[in-house]
Amino acid sequence: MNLSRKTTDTATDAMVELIGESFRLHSRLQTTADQMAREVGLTGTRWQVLNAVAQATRPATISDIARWMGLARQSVQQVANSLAEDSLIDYQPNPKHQRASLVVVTRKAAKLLEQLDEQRYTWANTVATTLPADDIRVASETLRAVRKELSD
Amino acid sequence: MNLSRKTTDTATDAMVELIGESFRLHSRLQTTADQMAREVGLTGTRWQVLNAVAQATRPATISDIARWMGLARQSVQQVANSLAEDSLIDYQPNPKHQRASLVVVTRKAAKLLEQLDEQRYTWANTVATTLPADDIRVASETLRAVRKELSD
DNA sequence: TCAAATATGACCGTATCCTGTCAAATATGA
DNA sequence: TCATATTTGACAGGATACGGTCATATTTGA
Repeated sequence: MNLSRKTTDTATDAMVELIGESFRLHSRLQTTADQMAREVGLTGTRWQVLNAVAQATRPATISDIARWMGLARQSVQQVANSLAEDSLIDYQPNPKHQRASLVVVTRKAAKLLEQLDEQRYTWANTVATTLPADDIRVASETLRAVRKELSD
Repeated sequence: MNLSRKTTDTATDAMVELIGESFRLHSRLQTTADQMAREVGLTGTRWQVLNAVAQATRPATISDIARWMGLARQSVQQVANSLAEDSLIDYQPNPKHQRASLVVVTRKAAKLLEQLDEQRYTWANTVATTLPADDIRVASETLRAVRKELSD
């Protein structure tokens, strides 16, 4: 059942359509990520947070991670505290701030991320082969540009 | 561990990047939608469900709406029941199914949607002017294509 | 035709996410 | 320097969103 009959005559219409598509895709992605993460005893969100911590170019605080992920500070805080209880991340003293500790992934978490990273690439590769590489890049850049407009 | 993986297939790398960008954008969009919706006494999610019901080309069931939104059936069901309690949607008998009622928005909800639609269009127009219309369309189509890959 | 598979709504529990609030730590600027 | 503003972590409450399970309705296919 196709519930939509929208046409995108203008850039504005196209943007409204893009927003809707972004919401719909996100739901599917979250479900897919949850399924992958479950295989190693994680959830999609915990994987995302761990990944963000691991990918940080320098030791980051919870607030840094939250800003990068686009989530509220307290959302990440709660997940991070839970991850710390499971020894998946460690809090290290921050010479610049007494309360805002620096976060790093443990070796235990690093192993899980390695497995998940492999699965993620395999999955991404499968999807990528069905689409023009340039379109994927344009989409990525466009989403980034829209996000920047909201980051104030 | 395959260290060269990240440079073997650029389309795959772009796809991984797109996934990450999709997650980050979604968080921002949800927050923005929440703020808009709050002005008329709604939440972002309730707005989305109402909008989906209102935009349906023909009377739809909860399951139809859920599939269209990309959400789990039960997620939409819960929100819809809540909306019904607030007289924002009505359940109508479905001649084709005794349990799967058809959903329609009430006039009360239609008025709220009118206001929100205006704000959404204004917002989308502002963002759209900073980007090439073709890029927006490519992005939208690409997200849709990725979503289709996950809908099986 | 009719048994099996699928679809649906209700109910329950878990995991997110967000906002709001408070106290402590840090940054800012007059 | 010092009052003010901002940042941060802890805590609490509300709104989603999901999976599991059960009973009922519908569809499918042998």
